[in-house]
This record gives sequence, C-alpha cells and structure tokens, in this order.
Amino acid sequence: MSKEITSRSQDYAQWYNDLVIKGGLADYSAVRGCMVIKPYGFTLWENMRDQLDKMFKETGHVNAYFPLFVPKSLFEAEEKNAEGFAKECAIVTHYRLKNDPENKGKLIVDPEAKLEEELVVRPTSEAIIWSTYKTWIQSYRDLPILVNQWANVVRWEMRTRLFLRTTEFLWQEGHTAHATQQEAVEETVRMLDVYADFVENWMALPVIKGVKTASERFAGALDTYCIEALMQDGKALQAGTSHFLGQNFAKAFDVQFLNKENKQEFVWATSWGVSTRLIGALVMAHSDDEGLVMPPKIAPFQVVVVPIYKGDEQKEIIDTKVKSLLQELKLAGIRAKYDDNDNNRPGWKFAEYEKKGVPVRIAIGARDIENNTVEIARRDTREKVSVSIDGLTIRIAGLLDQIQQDMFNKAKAFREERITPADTWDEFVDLISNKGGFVSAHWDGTPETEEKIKEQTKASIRCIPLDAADEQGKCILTGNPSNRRVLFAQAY
RNA sequence: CGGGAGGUAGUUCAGCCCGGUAGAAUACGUGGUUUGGGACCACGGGGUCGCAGGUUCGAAUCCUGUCCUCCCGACCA
Repeated sequence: MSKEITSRSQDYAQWYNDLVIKGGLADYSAVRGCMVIKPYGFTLWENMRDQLDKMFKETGHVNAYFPLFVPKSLFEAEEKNAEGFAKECAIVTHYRLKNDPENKGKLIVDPEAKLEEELVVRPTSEAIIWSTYKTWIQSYRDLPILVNQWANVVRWEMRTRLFLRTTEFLWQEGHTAHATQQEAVEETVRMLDVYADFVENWMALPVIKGVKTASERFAGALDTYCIEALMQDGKALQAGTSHFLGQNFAKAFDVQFLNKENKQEFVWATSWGVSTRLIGALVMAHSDDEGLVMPPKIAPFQVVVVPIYKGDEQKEIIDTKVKSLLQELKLAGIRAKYDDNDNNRPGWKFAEYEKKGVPVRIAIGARDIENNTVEIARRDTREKVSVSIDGLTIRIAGLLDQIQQDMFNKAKAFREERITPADTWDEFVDLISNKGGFVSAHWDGTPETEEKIKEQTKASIRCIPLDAADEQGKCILTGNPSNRRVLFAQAY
C-alpha cells in the first residue's frame, strides 16, 4: 500500500472518530475496547431497533432472552463454531474476590473460588440457544421456532474501532428452527431481505445482497448470506448477515423431532444478526466535513427549531408561535426539538445541530414573525430557504421524505460509480489500490486463489451477488475458467 | 502479537532537547452587555504532570521498569 493511501486512510479514521465523538453518538470508555453509547447515539439505536423489531414481528418472529454465560462444554459442542470464536472469547473462571492480604484496600481473585467449569461470555448465542431448543422440540408440531433476541455479546478483538468493532457490542440475533431444509433456506433469504429493506429504506444506504465464499462464511454455517455496503473511502462494510446453518447445530446438540411419518429427523436452522455496527455504516456513508447526516426516518430529532431574538419580549412572541408549530409537527408524527437554551447563540446552535446531523433546521426570528415566515435549512444539501409559516408542517413532512430519498440516491450513485468490472490482473490491482469500491471480476472458485488475491491486494471477496448473471470468463489471477463474476473490495 | 505516536486542568494541547514557582486555548462558575452562522468584558474555581523505582540540593523535564490509549498491520461483525 502506498504511503499516500496509508495517510489518507489515517485521516479517514480521524474524520470518522471525530464524527462519532463530536456528533455526540459515543465515546471511548474506561474499559479496554469498549465504548459508551451516549443518549443521542442510543436514541438513534432505539429508532433503528424499534423498526427492525417491528419488521421481525411482521415476519412472524417473537423475542426471547438467553443467558450471557455459556458453559464451556456447551460452547464446544458445535466444533466449527467453537473453533471459529475460540480466539476471541472472554472467559469467567472465578466467582469471588477477596481482600489482598499484602496490599491494603486492594482486591485479588479468590483462588478458592475457581469455577469447576469455566463460563464463556457469549460471542454469539447459538450454543446456549440450541441446548435450550433441544428441550422445546419433540414433534413437527413444535416447529418452526422463530425467535429473536436483543442482546450484548463480547468478542475480544485485537483492535477496536467505535461502533465498527468494539469488544462488547449490542445486536440482535435471530435463531430459527425448521422442519425442512427448504423452509430454513427460505427463512435465511427472507431475513436477508428484511435487512436489505431496512438498511436501504430506513438508513438510506444501498446494499448488495450476496453469498459469502467458504472462507468468509460464519463458523458453523453451510451458507452465509450478507448485505454489503460501500463507505465513502471506497471500502466495503458488511452490514448484516443471515446464515443457513443446515443441521449442524441440531446434530451438535441432538435436536430431533418426529415428523408426520413418525420418523426422527434433525431440525434445520438459521441465524441472522445486525449490530450497532450499522451506526458506523451510517456515519461513514452519509457524513460530510460539517458532521453527521442522519436519514430522517431514524434520526433522533428530525427537526430542530432555533429561535433568534433580542430580549424577553421577542422571545415570548416566538415561544408562542413555536409552541403551536411543535404541536402540529408532533401531531404529524414528526420528532422535533425546540432549543431555546439562552446560553448559546443561534450560530453556535446551527453548528452544533449540523454536527449532530439533524435533517431539518427551522430558524425563527423577529423578522420572520413580521413576515409570517421561517427559515428552513436542510442538512444534507445545506440549502436554506425562507418560507411561509402557513402549511409548514406539510412542507416539512414532504421535505423529510425528500431528504430520505435524496440521501439514498446520492449514496447509490456514489456506489454505482464504484462498481467496476476488471478483466485483467493489472486492471484489477489498479482499481483496488487507486479507485477503491467494488471490483467485479471472475474468480476460479478456490480458497487458495481467494487467499492469494487477498495477500497481494488486501481485497477480499465481499460476496457472490445473488443477482450475478451467468457469464463465462477467466479467473483474474489464475486464468482458470469461471462462470460468474464476484465482488472484490477492501473491507472493514 | 509486531511497527509508530502518545499519556500534563473536564477537553485539546504547549512546556521536556538544555532539571529550578505548572501554562494556553476551550469548557466550567458569578455578574453584565449580547443574540439572523460557533459573541464579548470582568472576576473566579479547577492538575500530587499515567504509575513505580532511580539519579540529583532540586524531576513534568534525565535514567530504568511498568500500565494504559490512539493509529497502522495481523484478526474480525
């Protein structure tokens, strides 16, 4: 990698950190690799969570909650899954502290309180959930089980980044059990579609649906489906995954049911998840140098109203106007905030809410009262217009829709611009290192080739797109035959 | 776990090379003037300089050790 790109990516990391921290979403915590999600960031997460939860319920799922701790013996039951996560597990070995006899006021782990069996802090919940499902399932009449849980998980990563890769993170994980393979595959694809729908229509972020190659597959899955998004620095980000687990977990945990023919069968499984990483995707995809840009549909505040006044008299008149305006906005289902804090001046507030990415700002001052107008500024384009206060709510509602749509279109145009076909190795290398984005190229289907390409270019196969057309071609590296193109990119 | 940078006021950092009364900006508190793109004045509170040793009359500064953080790499959602 060239020096220039290295420094550019360093700048990008700085830009990203500033956005997250100064935008008020999150901050570093005192705990290694963990972050504090601040109220503004958590409200965003809640909005995302509520919508996803609604979509899960619309597709027949229910929520439940399983333990944080997984006994090691359960964890190791599904071999591939255990192996895949073994290197990044936090483990509870003791259950008690005691006073340090040699160091007053300090505590040490009580060696007497060693656990007979260590507890793994879940990096994912397949093991604990499937050991439970065993007790829930006897007959085909118990199927399907369509359960989701909202939870935290812990993965002891070497290096962390706010939202994108923290030691502890929040997510949802769906775990379903089915009587047939076909049903399970359908479920896997259905949930991938739900994710794509959510990310595109609520987060205004276009994604590519695809299947992972064997080496990128979830540990223990037969197939991993994914949605891949493109960030503004040209790197790809896996935004969500949906796994077809086959009968692996059923066999590992001995989950069988009696079918209609009175025969024992292993159940078929899926799991799927998205995490607070989506917030990282949102930040990297939409923000500009002024700060965050929130898609209206999930923005913590959709509208902020800033009063501009001299003296209490003007303030009172504005207050009255704004009060009825806020009421109207609320009735229309628009999340609005009135910032009449007297400690900060309007200019300060303008800058502040731009950093936070509030989609629409309404400024109202004495001049406006006189003319029966307000000033509307949209965050995404930073355009300002003065409009009549009559019919404002309808105008704002329309504007929010427009912003949502425009943000999606902008992100999509950016991505389309950066899906480039490559037919020779030189072309491929040039595109990956200089242009970035997705490079669509032929691959011979072997893990060895995939690995070599990754070593040489740092680009991995992000996915085999679901809509990839059959096309005869030659592998970009080996020249061996291939019958469709896959998408390569450098990734987070 | 390798490479780099860093730990000094709530925050961002200067001071360190060349040892000698701990600083700036910003944030915070009080009072006042302000308010259409990050206001200004006055006064004020706030730091055992990451931690532990060592050298020295004297250490933020030099030496040794140690812990932690960030960035890059490896690993990964």
